[in-house]
Amino acid sequence: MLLQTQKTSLRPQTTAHLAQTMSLLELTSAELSQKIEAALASNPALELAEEHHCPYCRRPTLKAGPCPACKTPHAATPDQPIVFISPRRDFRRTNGQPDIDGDAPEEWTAAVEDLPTYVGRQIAPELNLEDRALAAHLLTSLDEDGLLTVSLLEVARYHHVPLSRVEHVQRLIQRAEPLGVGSCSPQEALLVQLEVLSETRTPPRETEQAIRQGMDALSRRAYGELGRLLGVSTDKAVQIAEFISENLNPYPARAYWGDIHQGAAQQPFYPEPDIIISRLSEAEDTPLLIEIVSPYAGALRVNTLFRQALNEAPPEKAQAWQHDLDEAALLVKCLQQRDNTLVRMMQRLAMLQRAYILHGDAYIIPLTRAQLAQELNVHESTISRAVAGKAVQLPNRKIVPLARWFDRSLNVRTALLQIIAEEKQPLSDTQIARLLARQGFDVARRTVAKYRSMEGILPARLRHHSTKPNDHS
DNA sequence: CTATGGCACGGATT
DNA sequence: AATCCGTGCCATAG
Repeated sequence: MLLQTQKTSLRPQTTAHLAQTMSLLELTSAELSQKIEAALASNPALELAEEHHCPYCRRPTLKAGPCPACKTPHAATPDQPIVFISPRRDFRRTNGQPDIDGDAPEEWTAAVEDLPTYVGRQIAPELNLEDRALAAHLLTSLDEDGLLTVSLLEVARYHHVPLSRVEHVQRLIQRAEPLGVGSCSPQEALLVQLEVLSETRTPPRETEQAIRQGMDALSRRAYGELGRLLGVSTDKAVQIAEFISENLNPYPARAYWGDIHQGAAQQPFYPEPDIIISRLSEAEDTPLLIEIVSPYAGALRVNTLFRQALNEAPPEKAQAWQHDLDEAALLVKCLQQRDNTLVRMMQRLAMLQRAYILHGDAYIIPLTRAQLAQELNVHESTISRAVAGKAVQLPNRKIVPLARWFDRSLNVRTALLQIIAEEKQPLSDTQIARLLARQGFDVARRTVAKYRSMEGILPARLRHHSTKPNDHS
């Protein structure tokens, strides 16, 4: 400890270095991008190196040649995710000055994108060059509800590709957020949403049939007719209709700015993922691919010409130039440090939370920032900063705050949701607590009540299960 | 008497 | 140092 204070007092640069590294660490990629652009504009000692693209996936890369993802796909093992830094978006030269005039940091993150860009970015990594053109075509043909205004056949013909190719791209788009976007009709959008929802929950059995055959009745709220169509009671039909209106959205883009999901405990919307996780294959033991978005990473460097010019600097400018040079070198170094920290953190995190990444909330293991810090031999506050405000895109395209990975109660809450979804009759909190304990979740009865209200579930007493004893199939 | 929600305390987290 | 979260205790409603 004492040694450290001595060191820092001896070398003021080190303290500056530390301070800046930490402040960079807590920035999201969007904020970082702003910051770097500002630095580029004001500091002549900084420059951007050549922009490279991976020859296979066309992503911007740090060096010429294939990107890490394309170069080493098969060297990776399930428990060794590939983690790499990607300059990705915002990778553009800023010759003109970026317009930053006293913007508050909050406004940076709120950067609004239009729907096509937003969706396009989510699916880009899975597209080859040819498919990109198709995706671009589809995405620019969306109406304000997020539905297609062109037919797939038209697009296929226009690009001279088989229809199946276009369908494949459309499918990717539909499964991106907002779910169901890029469908040809409200009906199709509902079906896609239902399909994805079924992966985590169990909707009423006849829901799909209702959407496929009963759209007309549904939209006219003719529940009796709907029931007859499906061969179920009117009650049941009403239930299905309720489920659909609560959980699905026929016009994907309308829910875009708000919140698609029900339930009180929803995080704010994170438009820009800082970290993108995808799987290399569909196999269960697929290695994970983790892309850390770090704008201008690898391209930002100290201008060597400037460094040389410093020697011949006019005396009155020398000091200012030296200052710029130091600052530039510092920034570059700190950025490397930041990337390095993020890589190490995500590598470890992905190993620990692999099941969660692949299979959803129920499999998350409770983990504290302190634990992770200890494993990585860094200070807890380092992890805290690295996690703060960051958003991660999971392989299933959901964008979640990184902080959720440290939610101690998420797995218990999903177990609770599961129990309530499957209950035959309303269970009291005490009973639920007992059931949870049997699954290894030792929580107090009072806590069950808290989680229940968090999820917006009514108390047992008021939970009328219209699933009456006998319903016909 | 049972099921729940409110309040407050202590420990963990940030 | 400030804040969040799980829990116990107690009052209230049914």
